[in-house]
Amino acid sequence: MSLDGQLPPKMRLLRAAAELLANSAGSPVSTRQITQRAGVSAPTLYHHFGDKEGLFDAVVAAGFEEYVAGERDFAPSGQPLEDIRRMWDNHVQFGLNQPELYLVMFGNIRPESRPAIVADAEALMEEMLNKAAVAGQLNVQPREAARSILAANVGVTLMLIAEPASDRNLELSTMTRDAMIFAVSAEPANGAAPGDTGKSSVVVAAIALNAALQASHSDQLSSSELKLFLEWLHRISTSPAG
Amino acid sequence: MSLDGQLPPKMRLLRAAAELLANSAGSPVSTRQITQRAGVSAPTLYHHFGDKEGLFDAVVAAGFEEYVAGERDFAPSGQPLEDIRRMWDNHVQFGLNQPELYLVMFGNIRPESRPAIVADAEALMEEMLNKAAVAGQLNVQPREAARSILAANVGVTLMLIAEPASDRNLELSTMTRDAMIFAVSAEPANGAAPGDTGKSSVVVAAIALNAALQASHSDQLSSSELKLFLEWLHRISTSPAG
DNA sequence: CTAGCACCTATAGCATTGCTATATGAACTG
DNA sequence: CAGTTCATATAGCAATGCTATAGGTGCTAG
Repeated sequence: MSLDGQLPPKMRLLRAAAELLANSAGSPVSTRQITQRAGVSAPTLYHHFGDKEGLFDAVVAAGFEEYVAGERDFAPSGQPLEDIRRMWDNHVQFGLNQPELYLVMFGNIRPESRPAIVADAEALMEEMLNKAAVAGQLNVQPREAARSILAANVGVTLMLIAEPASDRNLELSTMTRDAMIFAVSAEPANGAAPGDTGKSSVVVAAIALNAALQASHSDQLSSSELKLFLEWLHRISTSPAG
Repeated sequence: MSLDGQLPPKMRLLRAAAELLANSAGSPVSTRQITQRAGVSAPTLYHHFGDKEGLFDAVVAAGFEEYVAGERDFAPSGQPLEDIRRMWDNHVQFGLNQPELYLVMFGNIRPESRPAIVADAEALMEEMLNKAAVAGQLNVQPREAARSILAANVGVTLMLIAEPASDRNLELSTMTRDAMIFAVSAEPANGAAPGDTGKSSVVVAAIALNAALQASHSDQLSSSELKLFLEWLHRISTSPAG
């Protein structure tokens, strides 16, 4: 029953908490369960993690690292938008594999407590979208695109977790995924401008240049010049007229 | 302090719970707080609601009715897709106005406990999308479209709730909203077929006919004929080739 | 008008929860 | 060896969700 391996108590607490959380179908996990399973008594928990929430934060952090590792496993593949697709699928799969952990990470978001993880996830996706922007494949700012895609990604994953595993239809995911990616992408000469979603090539070029500048740390311009230049670029690339 | 109006204890409990929940910044609300505020003692709560969760379910149900009422306030306006846009915005606004309630409704979804509300919300949106489908404005089945849009809607709302109220940028919402609506809509002669998202007019017509049939209860065909006919229609309107 | 009977509510208390005050052991440092 | 720091354990506190039991309150039947 008790995780008796030679691991230090801190690790045993982490693993015990993670395992109990994974198997508790929504019902709360008590510190007594955790400490008993870890073969440790209560104060040890509070010595190492300060708090029950501190322990769960640590579990979440570990889970998030696993998630990030999964996201990074894919080679760039040359096609940034295809990588975004894989990121999306990996995100959904992570949520379905560890629903309880995922719900702690993304389901109980409160303004004051936990947006750190969300910010990290956004940064991860923005990083990938930057490559797409550099390649001139993006219709909007990478940050906005990342926020939008991630929001939809989380929403879809929560919906899939909510419904019983038997009739989970992943088409919901792929459909929403492609819709979002298409919406932020400068359509690849595949069709005409789709109404209000399309932007002129000027905007696309501006966004690409902006992303490329942020990535390359070019020092052709002084910092003050660069600042103003970026402001202009931003004004261009967010112009509603297109 | 205590809600002393002449309302019956059941209502006072509901209101007390709702108010305390609304003002509790994420921290759990105890039954003692609720009963004290309602001017009632513990067993009364359990007599009427059986459970703490039962009480919260009732609060959620009331909140959901309010939400539905808000969604129905808008006249059909003749433009179904425009109504969907308003539904989306109303959904987001509801979440931002009552974040705690919203988080209980959509944030803590567990497979076994609460998809009833999700199903209701989906039905509400599907109902509206049906009109769009009848008008030949839809690219996919209304149900699939509703699920996809609602998922993104929930995701966006959760994201907006998560970030501090100061720098909430509603552009995230409008951008994602338009992306989703555009993705499911048969583009209105505004541009050519946008790659893999576009479907042929056959598919659009099939979807429209399907929705119209479901709505009109036509009895030109026998029930068994209708069943087969609908199956064919469904096969046509979900054909990947387009 | 009273007897009975559902219905609703209150007093008091149980088991469990997160957490801690205090003490004990081990390990390193001078 | 003395002293300091880190890590763990014993025991217990206040608060939690919930309940066994009992006491009103209003109704209809006689």
